[in-house]
Amino acid sequence: MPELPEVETVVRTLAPYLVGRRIVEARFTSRFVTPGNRAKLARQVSGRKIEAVTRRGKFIVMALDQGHLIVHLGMTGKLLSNGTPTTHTHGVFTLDEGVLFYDDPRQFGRIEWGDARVKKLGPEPLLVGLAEFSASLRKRKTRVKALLLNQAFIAGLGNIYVDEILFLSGIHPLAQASRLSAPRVAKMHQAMVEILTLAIAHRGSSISDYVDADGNRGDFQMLHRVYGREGEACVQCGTAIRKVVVAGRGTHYCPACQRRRPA
DNA sequence: CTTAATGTTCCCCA
DNA sequence: TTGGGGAACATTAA
Repeated sequence: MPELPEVETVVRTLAPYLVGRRIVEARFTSRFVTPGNRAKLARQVSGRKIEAVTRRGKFIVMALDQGHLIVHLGMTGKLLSNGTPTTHTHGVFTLDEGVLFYDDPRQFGRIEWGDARVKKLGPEPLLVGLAEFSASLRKRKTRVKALLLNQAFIAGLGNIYVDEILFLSGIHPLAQASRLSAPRVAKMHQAMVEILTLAIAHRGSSISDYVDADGNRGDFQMLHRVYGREGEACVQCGTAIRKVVVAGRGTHYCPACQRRRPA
């Protein structure tokens, strides 16, 4: 469900409901989503006022009057400002006005106290400059697909957007990061900004689970050029889109438009 | 019945 | 320390 554009959309739709609210009571019921002492976590957030809701990478950061609560949506997590609890509701926040549910069928998401996790993240893709981006990229010998998925290298990209960024910049997912020419790195940096900005404007991609805090789907999946299009014709050249496994993830690319060696 | 899914972490090995 | 591969986590849908 959640890469940078989806998490950004959740934060934007969530903030109006949460900022200025006080958490009256919290209940957590999953030993996966809230590992450790769930009752203690509930006590820590109870009575706290929510002062800001922001995004860092794929994390939703709630700044409280005392401390921080961070939420990662994993693969199928949802934060919903309305509705009713289901079998997949693993967190319920009762607010002084309204309620907030955390739903997550696969329970890969996490709700944690403190901001330790976000301090280990790499730079934001929409803020990092080309100079810094290319300098750090030049030091890494791994495949570019794996590197862009590495949250400590750059924070917020996931499987969909990495594939789309590499297609738009004409770079093969198996290309070695340090061996990319300066013009190709510049193109990748530009594609990263373009794709993410456009995807946020379209309120993210809804493939199966993703909805924002109001329960609405995004529509950027309509604009995917390679992700989920295995065997279909490339929009640029007509060649069949290929799918391979890289870094353990399904990886979609056009074998004609994305060559390991520049044309 | 098998496979794959928007994610991350851990373990083994080179 | 870096990097590749695979498994694990839990659930659903095709």
